[in-house]
Amino acid sequence: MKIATWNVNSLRVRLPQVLQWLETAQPDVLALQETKLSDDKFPVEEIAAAGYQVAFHGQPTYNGVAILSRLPLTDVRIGMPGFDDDQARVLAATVDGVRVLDLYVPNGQEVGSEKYAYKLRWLEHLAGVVAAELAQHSRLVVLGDFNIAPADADVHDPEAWRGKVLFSEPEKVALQRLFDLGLADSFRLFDQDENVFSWWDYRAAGFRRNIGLRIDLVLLSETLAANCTDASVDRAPRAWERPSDHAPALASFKL
DNA sequence: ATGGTGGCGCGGCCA
Repeated sequence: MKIATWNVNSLRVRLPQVLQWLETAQPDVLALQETKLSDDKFPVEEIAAAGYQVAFHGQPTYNGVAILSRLPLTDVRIGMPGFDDDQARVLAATVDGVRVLDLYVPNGQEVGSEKYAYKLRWLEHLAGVVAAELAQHSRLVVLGDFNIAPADADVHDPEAWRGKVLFSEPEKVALQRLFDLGLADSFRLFDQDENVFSWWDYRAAGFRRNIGLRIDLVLLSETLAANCTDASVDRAPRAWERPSDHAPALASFKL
């Protein structure tokens, strides 16, 4: 199974790029974040024409997640059980015996802000949700825009970012809890080039200067990590005209 | 440079 995640920053704007990328990359499953679409406006037919079924959970203007799959999506679940969230950030589904959990983790805005506190509360609840999923599914993928860079190697200038939102210690501790539950960062299962990122700020020509962070992750349960054959970030769509500020991250594994 | 760009939607918020 080849599975990918991509924060598209408006599916209305980026649908042609998503369709183009599906055609070239040929993933079996693609998890999207920041669709920014209410469910009645979701482009189901265009995606079906590309050969993908889709589950989605959106709202107007902000947030929104979706899972595209060539094979049927079952046991679709919206949101995190036990966490009353008015923001559409979580979608789960099962594909070919693999449980898929698509996340758009809150950005957090700034350390110490209300949004940062919400991010940490959200991540604390997520750990319980992931633990419950792992207890039920040995084959689990947790992927999406985590809005956290795991380590120094995932940040263009770690010293400048240390303690800042997306790279603060409490955020990294929250991410480490997921690793401690038995999830592996698929990207780090392989030798990788240095300075591989998945997000570059639109401002200050971040992409041109490769000033970015790797915050889009594909985490795998132990069973899937043991069978993982490849993991990467595809920078190409970030160089397209009118791009998302994120690039797709991918992992492949044998079932 | 406490800036910068982009999306939504038409003022200001969010990232």
